Amino acid sequence: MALSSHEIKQKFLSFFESKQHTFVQSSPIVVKGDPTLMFTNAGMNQFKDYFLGNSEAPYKRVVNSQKCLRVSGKHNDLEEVGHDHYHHTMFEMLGNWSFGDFFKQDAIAWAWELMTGVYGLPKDQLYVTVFEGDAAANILFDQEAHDRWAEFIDPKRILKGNKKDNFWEMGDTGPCGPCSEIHFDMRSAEQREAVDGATLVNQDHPEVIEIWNLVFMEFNRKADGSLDRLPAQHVDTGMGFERLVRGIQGKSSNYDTDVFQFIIQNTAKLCGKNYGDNEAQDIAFRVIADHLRAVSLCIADGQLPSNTGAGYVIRRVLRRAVRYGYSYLGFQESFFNQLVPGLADYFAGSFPELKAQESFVQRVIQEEENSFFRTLSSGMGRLGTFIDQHPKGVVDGATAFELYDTFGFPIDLTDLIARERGCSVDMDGFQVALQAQKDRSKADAVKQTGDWITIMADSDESFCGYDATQCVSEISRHRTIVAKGKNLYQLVLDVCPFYAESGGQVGDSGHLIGEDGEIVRVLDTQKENKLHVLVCENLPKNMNQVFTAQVDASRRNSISSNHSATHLMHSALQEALGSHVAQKGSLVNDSALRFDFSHFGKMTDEEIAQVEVRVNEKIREGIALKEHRNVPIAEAQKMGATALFGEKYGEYVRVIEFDANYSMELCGGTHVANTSQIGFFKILGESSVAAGVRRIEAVTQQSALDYINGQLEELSQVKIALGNPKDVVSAMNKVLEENASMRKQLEQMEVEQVSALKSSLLQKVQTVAGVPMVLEQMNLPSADAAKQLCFQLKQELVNPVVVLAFLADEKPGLAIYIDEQWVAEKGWNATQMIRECAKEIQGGGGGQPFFATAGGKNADGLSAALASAKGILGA
RNA sequence: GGGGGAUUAGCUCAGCUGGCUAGAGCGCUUGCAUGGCAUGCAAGAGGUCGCCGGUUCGACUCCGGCAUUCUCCA
Repeated sequence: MALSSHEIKQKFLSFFESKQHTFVQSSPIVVKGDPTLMFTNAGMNQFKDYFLGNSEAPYKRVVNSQKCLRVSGKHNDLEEVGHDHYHHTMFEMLGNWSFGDFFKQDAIAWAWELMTGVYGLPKDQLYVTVFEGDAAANILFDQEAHDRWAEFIDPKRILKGNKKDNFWEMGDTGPCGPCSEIHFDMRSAEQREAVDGATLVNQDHPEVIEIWNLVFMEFNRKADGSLDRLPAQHVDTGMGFERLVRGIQGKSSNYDTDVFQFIIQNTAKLCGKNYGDNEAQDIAFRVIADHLRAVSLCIADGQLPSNTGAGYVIRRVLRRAVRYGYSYLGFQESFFNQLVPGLADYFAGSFPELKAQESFVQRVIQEEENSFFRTLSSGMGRLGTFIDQHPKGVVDGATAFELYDTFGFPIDLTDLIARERGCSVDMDGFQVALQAQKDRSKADAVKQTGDWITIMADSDESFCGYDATQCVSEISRHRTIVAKGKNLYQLVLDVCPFYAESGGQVGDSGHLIGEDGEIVRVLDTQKENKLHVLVCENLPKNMNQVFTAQVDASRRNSISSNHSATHLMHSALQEALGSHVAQKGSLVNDSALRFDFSHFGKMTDEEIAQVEVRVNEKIREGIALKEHRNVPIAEAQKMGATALFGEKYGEYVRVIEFDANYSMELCGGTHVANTSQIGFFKILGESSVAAGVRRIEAVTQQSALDYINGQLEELSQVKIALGNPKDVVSAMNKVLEENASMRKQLEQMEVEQVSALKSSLLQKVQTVAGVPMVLEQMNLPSADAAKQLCFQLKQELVNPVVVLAFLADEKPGLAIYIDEQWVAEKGWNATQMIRECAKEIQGGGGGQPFFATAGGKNADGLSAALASAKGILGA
């Protein structure tokens, strides 16, 4: 009996724990606070700072399993996923790490021991690669790695690899080094006999696959391209968990392992089709199985589907899965969400955040599916109409692109449906239009980031903003950013009192005041990994002086007040609504606070009032802030502090406590020293942001007072306007009722007025050559009344002709009605006639042959206009 | 962040190049018909055409801005 995937992972972890490695939890799959990366795409992401030397690793040896997502940027496999058997969007990366501890010798020995000893993989089906060296880059052959491997494996199975495959770099600059890969030849004995596996390594052969990459970081690449030896050497290994399981379980597809099979079987149950019956369906099964993992884990880490950024990526992945289910498995309505519970159970041991939010995740997905099915059916309608109008024709690129771009209708569905109905699609034209849109978007996003220019080489770049809003400091480095043709300057201080935007709290603004008196405005403060970066309009002329760094303290105070109120409200919401309430987003600035949380259904007015009352009680209690810094994460959890899903916490955390029995949260933000400083808390509104997520907006301090006063002021205006009645509401209702009834009366009067005019006009009917005519000049209440009159006269008379020259609102106008019969018999045309007549009043007009109107400027010309009409009609 | 679309009756939507007294289906009200019905027939109520401004004799229609929302791209 082969090992299960859970057992395989457990063996990996315990193996390295037995080698004194410490297990570290996976960081969230959704990256926050790094503009260059949306999703975690490798195990090393969360350890980046250790390699860069920005901070020191708490453990020398680490083992982990990291959830990763590759859907955008450099690693974009999305369109291939499902069509083959080994590409994935979401995958787990197993790794063991040395931060300045063991190096090549141990890393290689342990890797071999695990592969062949623990997992029992056959030695004669394994190959390893080592870096061959690169004369041009002046790096030598990795002799040491080669020699270590040679202790275990037949030297014929040690292959040399080039810089592309066997030299790893983090970026253009920074830590780098040679790497060594383990490849597994999974072909049958006959095939192995026929073709030497060594020739298939790194050739994208589906059965000769790389399963483990050991990176030895020993160099630092400098900006000029040269390499320095690092003071401390690191090991970073990464092994794709899904392909490892496939190798050990001896399957020919990742999807045949127990990592994916239960999802595929659950899908099969829902659609009543079997996996393995035909290839098109099987692709759909695989797409769904893969995408379910990606979408569910992202939502569990707090990234909801949306129309922008990372949320949009999730939406696209989700829609791709639903699309395949719709096209190939016959799903006509939401199904994808029903696969969540099974997945949550599978991951319960490794990623419990999914199980903990199972119903939330399921609900979000279901709502998203429903919305996509609506999009599909409306696109279907549009495409259908087009094909009806162009039977057996070509759907041109512009139309196909419009369906895709504006209405979200997938291009492959357009193609499928067009072909079913005997049409074709101009795919080249579609691609041209798509490329044009991409170019447009890219041109807009042009932003250049200059290199950091260091002023103080060995600065701590520490943050003192929890304790002070002002301090003496120096500039440690700076750089220039060009965005939309505008220059902005960023600088980092040696000691920084400015809070950088994070955790929903906006960055501080303020000033730097130089010794020489120069003042530089700080517009904003942003976080880049652990750096606090000040954003300024200009740089000080003298960078090498001592500055007073001064945070805008009153703004900071308002921000802190709103942030503390957010914490109090979070607890109040849990009291009022239940323990399912969890933070899903937060924005705290100086004017207001916004808090998104998971909750199904609209909050009642009573619940909102209850939360508001509770928070204000806590404000009046005057609870002193207890701030706990550098608490080990385990201890913080023991204290009962609330942690957020999808937030990355370090080994040591900060706990913000307002009454140990009321509010305790892990938080890096700034807060008031005592809740009484919040003064007053007022909720402005409650609304929905997504399925299962509600939003509350609220204000505190002066903003709250301003809001209340604004409301009272409006009310007092209303009262004054109503004459200061005792009961404003009933007085208002009375006015509204009166208004409604008067409007009705007015309408009635207008009708009567028109009717009276009609009666008087009926007296003036003259018959010219057998045609009853009304030809009059008069005053009318509105231009619309002329139209009304014409059509009413039509009801009363038999096939009449009506010409009215009128003055309405002091403006001259004409209206001509010619019954259809005379239009046909005599060729009279109201439009032509009125253009002729309108010349007399210096105006123009038009309409249809039987009815036309005109307006003009010259009221004195009305009689002439009427005369002109009479002339034409022969009256 | 950039592009495109949408916003008309309680709901789903028509309304082409400015002028068809703003329409359809469903729903609602009333009456009639049938033993009953997601029944049939008839009559009727219900609309600041998202908001603000502009062009025009005239704007649901064209132009600009704003709001809301959908969608694609980055």
